[in-house]
Amino acid sequence: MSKVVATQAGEDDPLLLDRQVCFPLYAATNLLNRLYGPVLAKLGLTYPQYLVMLVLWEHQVQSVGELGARLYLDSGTLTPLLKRMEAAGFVTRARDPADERRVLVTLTAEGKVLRERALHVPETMANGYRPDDVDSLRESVRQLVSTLAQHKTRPPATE
Amino acid sequence: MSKVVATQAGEDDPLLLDRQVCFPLYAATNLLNRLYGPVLAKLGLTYPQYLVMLVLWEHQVQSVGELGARLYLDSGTLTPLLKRMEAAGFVTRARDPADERRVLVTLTAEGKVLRERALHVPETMANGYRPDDVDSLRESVRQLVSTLAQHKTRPPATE
DNA sequence: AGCAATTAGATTGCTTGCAATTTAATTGCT
DNA sequence: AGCAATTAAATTGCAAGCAATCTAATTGCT
Repeated sequence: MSKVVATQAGEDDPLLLDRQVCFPLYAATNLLNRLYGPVLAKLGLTYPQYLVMLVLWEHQVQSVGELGARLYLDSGTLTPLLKRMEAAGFVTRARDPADERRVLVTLTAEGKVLRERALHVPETMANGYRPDDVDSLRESVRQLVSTLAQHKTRPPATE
Repeated sequence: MSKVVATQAGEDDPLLLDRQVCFPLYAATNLLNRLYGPVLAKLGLTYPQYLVMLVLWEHQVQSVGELGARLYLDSGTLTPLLKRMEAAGFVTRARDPADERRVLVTLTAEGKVLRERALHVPETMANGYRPDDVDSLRESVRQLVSTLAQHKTRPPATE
């Protein structure tokens, strides 16, 4: 009764960690979070908060739903996150008078000014890499996402 | 005093969301988590717990530190996660008699048996894609990680 | 042997992230 | 108009993830 299981030890075993496509993605994302963390902390932001700022710097007023569609996050994630950003003074939250179901998130003056101090972030982050590698990264990610997007059972999100 | 900020609106703006390398990675990882969630929930696992099981199915006894080195996670993440897996009956945790600082995580019989039921997971997940796309994904991720790994200021982890 | 430095995990406190549910506003249909 | 269905956020409950700190065991050095 010693070898009850232990099947599939060969390298065709689908359950080998090194055969997983998703694990490197998972690990890389955790790594990126750790790398961004200290840089963004100086601005008073976390990584997802930084993403929200990127969206708002493009369009200063956005509903929670629009932010979520852009970032693939739902209100369960965004609501508390936005409350923290409001407490930090970067945005305001207010019901849309034209449709009271919606909540409009608006950049504050402080939030707009923060953009100046954030301008160096992409370069700072890229500085760990050679310029060619950044292009290579960009291309790999583009391919990756383009392939992932073809999944037969898409998630809710925008679609 | 109306246009205090609003510089860099062009497409050379480094702060455009669509120019970010890391955002698609972040979004893709969240997506993968949502896709794996329901499949793994039937086994009583979450995605990071599944990763721990993959490692343990390869080596049935591992210290917390070894697991962390393999998965790039620290004890702050692993300790509570492993306690939940212990409560679920998949592993046991015990101090290493040879070095009482270490905690050895060991597969239980139930944890070994679970492997059978997990064998279909990789295929199930890949089923949303055409076989060629999976190869393409694998190659993109390989490139991605290989480039990321060249960052000048590596994180702690194994190294 | 004795003690400082190191190492391995655990703990604390905080922020995501998501499923499921709830609440309130709006639409649509009759 | 009246009411069911839909929609947008908020809320609840739980599991990660990580920095910082703490504790206990081991190493290393004299």
